[in-house]
Amino acid sequence: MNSPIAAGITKGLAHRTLAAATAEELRRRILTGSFPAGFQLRQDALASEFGISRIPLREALLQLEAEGLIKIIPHRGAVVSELSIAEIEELFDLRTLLEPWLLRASAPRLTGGDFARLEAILDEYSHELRTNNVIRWGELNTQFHLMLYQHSNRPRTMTIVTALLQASDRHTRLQLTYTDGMERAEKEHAELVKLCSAQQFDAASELLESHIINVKSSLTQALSNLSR
Amino acid sequence: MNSPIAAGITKGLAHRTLAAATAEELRRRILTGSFPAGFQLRQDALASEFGISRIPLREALLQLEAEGLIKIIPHRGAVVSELSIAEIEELFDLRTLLEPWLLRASAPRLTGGDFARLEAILDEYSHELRTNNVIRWGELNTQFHLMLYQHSNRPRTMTIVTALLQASDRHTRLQLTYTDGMERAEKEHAELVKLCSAQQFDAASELLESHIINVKSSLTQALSNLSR
DNA sequence: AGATCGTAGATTGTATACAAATCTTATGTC
DNA sequence: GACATAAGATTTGTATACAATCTACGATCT
Repeated sequence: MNSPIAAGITKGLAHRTLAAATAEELRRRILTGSFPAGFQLRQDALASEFGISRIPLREALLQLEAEGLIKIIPHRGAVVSELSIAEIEELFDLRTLLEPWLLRASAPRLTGGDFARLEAILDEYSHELRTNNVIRWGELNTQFHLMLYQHSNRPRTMTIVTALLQASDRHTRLQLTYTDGMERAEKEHAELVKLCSAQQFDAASELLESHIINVKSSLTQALSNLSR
Repeated sequence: MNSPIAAGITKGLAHRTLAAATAEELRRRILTGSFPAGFQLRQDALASEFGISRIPLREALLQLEAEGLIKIIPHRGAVVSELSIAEIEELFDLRTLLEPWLLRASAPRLTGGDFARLEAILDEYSHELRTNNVIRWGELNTQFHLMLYQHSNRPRTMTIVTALLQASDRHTRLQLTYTDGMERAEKEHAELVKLCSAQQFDAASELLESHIINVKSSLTQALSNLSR
């Protein structure tokens, strides 16, 4: 079988090890919801689907566990993380603490090229908003936030926030389907870029803080509606 | 060879997989400085020392990389992380942001038994201060901080902070050897417990914040002295 | 001499094979 | 019928073996 993973490696462009390529593919499937929360990841099934052995697959699983996307229980396998409402709230609380701090450090160093790329993301975002492509929206949201922080010079925090964004993405998507959060986020994102380019960094990081809080509160509202 | 790892497993008490036990032992060696920063971790050498194959060893390495204790470069192996001064400062900045938040959530739920255990740690701490057992001091410091936060109900943040404490431990040790930071920390720790048991939670988390800032500043001072 | 290339040895990455643990299902007992 | 138990099947964990990559060092060329 000529799997996408093996093919990607064979072409030799992007990936350096099978384990890394496999982690990437598994991550994609989890983030897009192709592997939903609670899904059991069987080593043998996945390895043979990808045309690889279980060794690199296991290493990919370990990587995903470190990112918090799956949970591995010894001798019992890996499942896609299911987060309680409290855990989802924790994700957003952490983001509220960390992201404004990153923005404050990074925003003064954003270049003209950065702003162009940010605007491009916002444009595509608006377009996907009309086509209701929620999955693509999540990717763009993560990219947008990370791009804002790219010059923060805080690698460890960036790693943490990247994981937080990925973990919250699946759940944010849910919120957006049921509320007006998407339009609101669109406005806030645009305003955020404007403030940064106007060098109003304190105002920008305050807006960012309330932006994350807003997303959180409309998400928790949507969640409690669902459980009712 | 009858390695401690294999023996530990054979006794069957603590560990569920060889990979987990190996990670624990490697972590211990890094934290105690037995494997110093920059040390190359050769898979074959370590595996045969532990009497295991390279498979569980590799999985242990992945775990340590996720914790930030080592860095793995594909096809080139793993080395114990060397942190720049900026990266060390980042560790403390993150702790300054996260730990007071955890304390604020956890402190109101500390029980009498918790306070007894905290006091016990402080006592042993004072004892080790006299014997100059810096390694044990680091363990106690990490335990002390984590015990304060144990009821925060924020598992993800706890994971992050645990990693931060472990990563900063090695470097804190350095500071303590050259400054009066150890006595100062002792006083601040005692005061912290007192404030918590007196239910002065806001004051406690403010003290914690300045405590971490204090450790950071005397550490950066020690580091700049060394480089001169 | 310095640079480039190539080869041998060392080291990491992955496949295959086997061992240990868990889950399933059938059976028996009360 | 409910529960306990044990054998078989499934799944994960680890050892061994082989493949791919990197490193070091020396030969060759300009």
